[in-house]
Amino acid sequence: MKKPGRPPTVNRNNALEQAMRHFWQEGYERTSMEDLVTCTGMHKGSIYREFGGKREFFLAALERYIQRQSFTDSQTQQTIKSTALSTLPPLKCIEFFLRFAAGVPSEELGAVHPEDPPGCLLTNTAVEFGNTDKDIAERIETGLSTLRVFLETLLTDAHTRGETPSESDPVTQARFILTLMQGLRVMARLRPATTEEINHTVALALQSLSTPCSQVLSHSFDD
Amino acid sequence: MKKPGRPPTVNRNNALEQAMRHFWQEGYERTSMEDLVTCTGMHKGSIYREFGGKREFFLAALERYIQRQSFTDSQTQQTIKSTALSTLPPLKCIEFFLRFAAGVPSEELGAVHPEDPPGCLLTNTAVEFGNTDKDIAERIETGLSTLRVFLETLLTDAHTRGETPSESDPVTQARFILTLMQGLRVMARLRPATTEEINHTVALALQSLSTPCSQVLSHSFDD
DNA sequence: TACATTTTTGACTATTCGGTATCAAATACT
DNA sequence: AGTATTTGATACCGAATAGTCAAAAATGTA
Repeated sequence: MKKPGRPPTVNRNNALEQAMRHFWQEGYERTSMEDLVTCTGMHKGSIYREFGGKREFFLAALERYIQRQSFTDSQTQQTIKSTALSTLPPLKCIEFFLRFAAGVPSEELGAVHPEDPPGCLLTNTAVEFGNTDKDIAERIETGLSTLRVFLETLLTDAHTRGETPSESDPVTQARFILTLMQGLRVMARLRPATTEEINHTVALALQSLSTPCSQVLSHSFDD
Repeated sequence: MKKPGRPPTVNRNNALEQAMRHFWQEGYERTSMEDLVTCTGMHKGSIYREFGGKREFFLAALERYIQRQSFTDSQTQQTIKSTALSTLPPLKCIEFFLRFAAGVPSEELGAVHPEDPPGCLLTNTAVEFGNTDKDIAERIETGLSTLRVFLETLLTDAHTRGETPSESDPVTQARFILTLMQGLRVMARLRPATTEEINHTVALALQSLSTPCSQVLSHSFDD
């Protein structure tokens, strides 16, 4: 049973996708309603009728981004799960996440969208809005938190497998990797990293996970 | 011999400082000329006469930020040098840089400005502008590059002192630390980190510098 | 005092912004 | 055919935007 009324001329899924990419590329403030009308093909009235306003449209685009990057499953609302991902060694998964953050499209993560803007919409939005908009900040934090928790499960898995030292803490490691990913996203937005740079950075990051923390620099906490 | 003409009512150094802080807090697009007039105390005409326009004012504020954070010396145009800094062990300096990026004011770095906005203007600008504005992107890159080079000298120093493994590469390590600092700045802008989080992250970062890279994960480069 | 110089002051402009209202066109249902 | 419903299309709004201009006021100098 189809719904009545004049049929939309443009596919709304695609329209939201284009809007998301525009926000991703240009940021919120640099994206005007006119830009959104152009890149989506929707008309102004339709956007306001179906979403409410620019801010709400942005929130919808943010949601789309998070779903699209599979930080949460659109159906089950569960943490990221990929069949290919679960078969890989956990530290190899971490490596793919890092490479992905640095700008390398990853089949393993199911993130193969050619011509995607550099960087990350979550990172960009975190920087652009900070804590000024409650709803937006909250969604960013939960999105990053979901990723962090997933990194935790990977690192816990690696820990039980003995691939990381017994004294290492997966929670700390996960936050460390998440922070590093944010940095990679910032650098990627400024200039695409070379494969050599990426290889070196990834190697150093993985090394920090799989070497014992031991004696080093206990004087770091003497203040 | 004073210069003729009506004397300015507000100190221009302080005005530029306030403008910088406003750009730092709110970003470029979210800062209107009216905001700048309010926070600087200067009048619109004066800003346009003395700087040229909003963009040029921003560039001046960016320059001020870089000078203020001592990434380059305002007189000699040389790399960062602080007497207190050169007396510290290099890895301890790295630690202060990391803590500073995470939001901890540091006397050692001469960066004790209370009530500074969270995060980093370079990071924010890199994210907001990306590569859209040539001049701005260039200044951001040179600013970050100066910091990176300084981190390199610290890590080279640590290397010759034997505080890092013989097989480690200071250039790679410096870029790694710089990237991590960007990530810390993003996270700091979203939410201030707890001292525990900072301690853990810093410890993990320093550990990655001072442990041998050895056997680990040679399969990272098999593709 | 008269003049040059510099900043203040406030009015002004053209454009763009997000948002609204209205009506026509296209479809489904009865 | 007629009606309800949904979207397309377009004109429009007040507010905010970056930027301009022309004086007036305040200083040093001759």
